[in-house]
Amino acid sequence: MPPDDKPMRADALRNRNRILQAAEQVFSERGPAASTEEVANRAGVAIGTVFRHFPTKADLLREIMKGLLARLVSDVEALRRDSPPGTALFAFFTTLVAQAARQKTVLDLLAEAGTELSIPDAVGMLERSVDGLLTSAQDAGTVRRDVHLPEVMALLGAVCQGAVTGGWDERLQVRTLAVVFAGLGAAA
Amino acid sequence: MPPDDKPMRADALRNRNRILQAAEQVFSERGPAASTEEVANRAGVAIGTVFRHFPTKADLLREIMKGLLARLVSDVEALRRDSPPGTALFAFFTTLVAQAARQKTVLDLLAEAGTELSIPDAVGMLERSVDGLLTSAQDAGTVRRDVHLPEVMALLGAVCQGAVTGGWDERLQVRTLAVVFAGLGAAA
DNA sequence: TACGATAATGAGTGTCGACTCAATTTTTCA
DNA sequence: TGAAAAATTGAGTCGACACTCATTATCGTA
Repeated sequence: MPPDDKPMRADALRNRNRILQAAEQVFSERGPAASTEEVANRAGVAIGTVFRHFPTKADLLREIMKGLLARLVSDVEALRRDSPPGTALFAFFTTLVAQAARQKTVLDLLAEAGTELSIPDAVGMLERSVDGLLTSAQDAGTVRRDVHLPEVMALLGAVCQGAVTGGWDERLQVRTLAVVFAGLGAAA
Repeated sequence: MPPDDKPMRADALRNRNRILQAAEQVFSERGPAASTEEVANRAGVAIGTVFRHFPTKADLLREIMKGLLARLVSDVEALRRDSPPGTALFAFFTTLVAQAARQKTVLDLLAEAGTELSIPDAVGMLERSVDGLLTSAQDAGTVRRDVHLPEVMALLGAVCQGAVTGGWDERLQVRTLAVVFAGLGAAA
């Protein structure tokens, strides 16, 4: 991702990818408190190698967040293409919550992203995408006009976070989202 | 709180209360990751004393949670007496979120309480109280009949959590809650 | 292929935080 | 008041984890 001045050596690039992949798994399963050593083991690499590529644990986390955000943005785009505009926003909520319940990482992405790690542009992109979803839904008459982006993002983050830490099962996810959708919706 | 077999020595009781008070402050400000030593300092007590009263950090946390839960339950009772039944639930949501935004402890109470620490009876009490609020609101026609306790608790937890980790300002709290209330409400 | 540059290795360092315990102080009560 | 019981003290243990660095291995190229 960092557009280096000099090209990377082949083994370095290979290890970098292995580390990123391992880290995504480990942090998804164990949360961001998982140790760097566990990441190194899973990647089949010495711990020093991890720190050569990512001088700080926070750097590693940040890189993963960027990847996740990018994927989410492309999810949004896909949804916009394939779903009627009125329902794309709801679909996005639903899939994101389900994903968060599986991948703990998503949680920290939405919750801490803005505060602790700083990936302003990546987060900004996601916000713009969701805003697009929101205004299409409003144009389609599916969502109230007096709802704004900040509370939509807030609800998104809150519900994901709640689903993860509260261990909601699918039934509860659906019911809770139903309330939220009713709150957003223009229909009675 | 623990109905001991033998009465406690005067100094022991005094210190126990100091510790509890200090811990509540410290954990509210710094979150539950704050060190036991900081609690001891704030209480003006050696660290060994903290561990004599609460053999484990989790025990200390649990005791504080119990106190918080008890206070919340009595808040609910007060609200039930002083507010029209249709609005008491909404009022509870509003005050709890505002409190959570100030006291980080509330967060962990609602989020982790069920999972990591185990205070089943205390949590159960709060649930029963909120359930009372919910059914009165439904009887008053303010809340939909097809909304059930689990999603109400889930939303409560999620919104508090979101407000804390996302650092919502009051404006955002109000707007987000407005969406939730609209979702719960029987009125269009 | 040989050599300089780049990367990998993993034992070691420093720090922090939960928890212990032998020595000391404070209460309590006969 | 005085001694036994109960409580406090705080330096110390233990383990976990982020991060370092001298040594060794690998890569790219002339």
